[in-house]
Amino acid sequence: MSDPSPSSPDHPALRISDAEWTVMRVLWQRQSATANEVVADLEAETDWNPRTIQTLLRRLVKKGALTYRKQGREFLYRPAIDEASCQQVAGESFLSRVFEGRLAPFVARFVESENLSDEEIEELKRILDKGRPKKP
Amino acid sequence: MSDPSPSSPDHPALRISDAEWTVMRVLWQRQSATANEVVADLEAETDWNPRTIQTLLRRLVKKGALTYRKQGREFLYRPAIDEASCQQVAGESFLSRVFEGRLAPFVARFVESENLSDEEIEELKRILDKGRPKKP
DNA sequence: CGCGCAAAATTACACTTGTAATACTTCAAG
DNA sequence: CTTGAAGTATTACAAGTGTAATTTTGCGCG
Repeated sequence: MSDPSPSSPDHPALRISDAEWTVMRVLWQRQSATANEVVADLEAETDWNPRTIQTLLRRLVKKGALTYRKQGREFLYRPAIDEASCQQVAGESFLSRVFEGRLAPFVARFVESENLSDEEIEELKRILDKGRPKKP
Repeated sequence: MSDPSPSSPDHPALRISDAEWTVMRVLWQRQSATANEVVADLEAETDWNPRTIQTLLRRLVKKGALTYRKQGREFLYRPAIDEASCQQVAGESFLSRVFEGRLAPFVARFVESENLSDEEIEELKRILDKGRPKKP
């Protein structure tokens, strides 16, 4: 019992770039989408040429982050990897790059800079308590 | 009074790469260092060739992240940018890429994955309280 | 049933990054 | 002075990224 995920075929650390994250977020939100649907969603958020988005979709397929199947004349794309674990990996990587791997200094930096509303602080405290539901 | 830093000459969003962060962390820790000192510090942590580190130092100078002055036959490097603000910028960029800009879901992800010790949770709660010392 | 258009595949291209090797310069010792 | 070691500067080079343009293909319409 050492291998954590027995049947994971091929994501050897799967590096997702900035622009690719933007695309993946759409796919995770919609579960599945055609290229045109992705383009439509991103029109609000970016000023990318549809060609650019196509390129990103194909790169993500090649990396194994997306799968697709034909649907009529176009493709229906679908995430092949789990959002939560990608977030986890990206988070650890970020923290180790910038904060020597520790979460607390990162949060401290945000509290200091007053970028957190009272509401968010409350939310965070609730989150922390939920993680460890002992000691009344 | 709209321009935030009146006399900042030239860091238009200053992008620091992964490897470069590793070097910057040494410089921030030591305040100033020669190339050889950086190499020495990183010998433990990485297996980079000294040439690689030299390259990174020069790139960082070019980007405006470091300054240097001659000291005898070698250079003494020194950070030209503030660690806290770099962390802030990198943090916001990370959150917006991966968590739609919100801190709470990020922390939640870590709490869920049980990557936080009880001790760290306590630390975080203390940090949160310090940020907002009102309402008893 | 052939064709045009929409979608996909191929190709482009410059910049960044990781990772150095090679060439040049200069201080300092003999 | 001359020369060599230790630094610095220049050059290298492939992979990854942002950002598309061009070319090919295949479905649906007339």
